[in-house]
Amino acid sequence: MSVADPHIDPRPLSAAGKPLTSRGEATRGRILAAAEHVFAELGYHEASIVKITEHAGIGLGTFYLYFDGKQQVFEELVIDLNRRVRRSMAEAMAGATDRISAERAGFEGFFRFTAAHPALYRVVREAEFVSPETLRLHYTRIVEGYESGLRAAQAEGDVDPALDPEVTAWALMGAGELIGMRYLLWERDADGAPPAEMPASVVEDMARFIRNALSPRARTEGPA
Amino acid sequence: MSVADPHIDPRPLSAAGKPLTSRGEATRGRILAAAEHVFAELGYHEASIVKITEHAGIGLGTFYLYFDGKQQVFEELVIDLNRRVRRSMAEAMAGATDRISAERAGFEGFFRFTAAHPALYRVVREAEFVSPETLRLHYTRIVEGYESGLRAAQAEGDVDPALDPEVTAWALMGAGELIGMRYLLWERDADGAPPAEMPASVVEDMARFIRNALSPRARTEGPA
DNA sequence: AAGAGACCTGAATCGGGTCTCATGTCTTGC
DNA sequence: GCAAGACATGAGACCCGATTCAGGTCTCTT
Repeated sequence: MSVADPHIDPRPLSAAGKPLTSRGEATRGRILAAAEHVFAELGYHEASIVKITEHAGIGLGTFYLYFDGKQQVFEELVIDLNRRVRRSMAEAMAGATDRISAERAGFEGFFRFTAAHPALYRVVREAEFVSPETLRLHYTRIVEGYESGLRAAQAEGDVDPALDPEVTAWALMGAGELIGMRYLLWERDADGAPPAEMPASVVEDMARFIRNALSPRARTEGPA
Repeated sequence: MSVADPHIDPRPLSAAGKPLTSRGEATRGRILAAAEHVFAELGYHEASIVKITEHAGIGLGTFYLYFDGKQQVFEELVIDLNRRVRRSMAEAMAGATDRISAERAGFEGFFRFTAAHPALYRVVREAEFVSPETLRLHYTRIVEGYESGLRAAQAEGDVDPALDPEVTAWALMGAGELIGMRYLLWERDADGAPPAEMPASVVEDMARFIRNALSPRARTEGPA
């Protein structure tokens, strides 16, 4: 066995695939951007490493210097998208005065992201079948923020104290997802282009629905 | 070119693949049942025709006498599951007296189906990525029933007339889906077994949420 | 200017999938 | 009891994708 081959290390980057130089950093970024594009266009299973590397303008083998395989890039992508969705929601909520309108603003932030990147949000949902743990992480992170907002709102009397914050948070998130799917991902104009934003009437209807669901019930019949 | 080969027709069943005899009928059923099993266990892309035919105990070629390919069986399966989910919901709603409790019962029917066949409901959701049109059909059919129920309830004054029935129906369905996912598909006991049914407390919380969302608002301030 | 890493490459290997088709077997009508 | 369809079969043609690897190239540092 040879003691000191000139080509010992097929993967000179750090073992985890992290680049050590800015040149490597750039290549890694190109792969990730190409993966985003290809997964969004084709879905996980139609996408292939070849297509990703071609789109990135690099050699096939280069991919494996930075990632273990298709699944790993996909997961990294979903985690990144999760960050971006939550940022969009947080930004939208920033200006809200009371709690109920903060919830409403959160939905608008979510819808804004989905409208801006319809295909990307589909990538996130596909994680249910590609990497369930990652999807769990995605939803759980969003719900956490939601839930603590609801608790705080209950403490201030803005939200019905009888509602369980966790169940309510999941229910609201599900409502937002299907509304986004129905009115943003499915709706196409004559040219097949997706709408630029959620129709105002739908936003209003959703706001009404949320307000109904969350507001403390006006006492409908007196104690006697 | 020969005029009358003894083996002209490689597909003697009717062109659409419908069997003409009860023997063929039975085989077709075996394939469908096997497909249900395999798709539920492995998901669409891990599933293969070979695995399906093996599970059905038939030859590989036989599959193609009845179906055009993997996608077609999958779609047929989703449509069948849609029927079964709606039947479960309809049965649960049958006994309800007023409209609001009918909505609640519908959810219970949905949860019952999901709890009884967790993997199957995942198959339905995977249709989003395998056959979007079929998923659309699935959701649309469920929403239609929902929506007309809401309209009727509004006419009777049981549901807030300011709510848009369509948007509300989609929102409610989305809420049900995520609650089902969170508390039925994700929850596992120590042995990794899924819960046999939705926890009563979650059902109660959901019922409260729905009642809040739908009930006509008690007038909070008078008209003047 | 030369050596040492870091980085890049794509032909080749390997595995697994779909679908066809030439050749059966079963069942029914007569 | 024997055609004539209906039905069944699985080897093989064909395709495509993931991953490896032996051999480059690029860019610093001294």
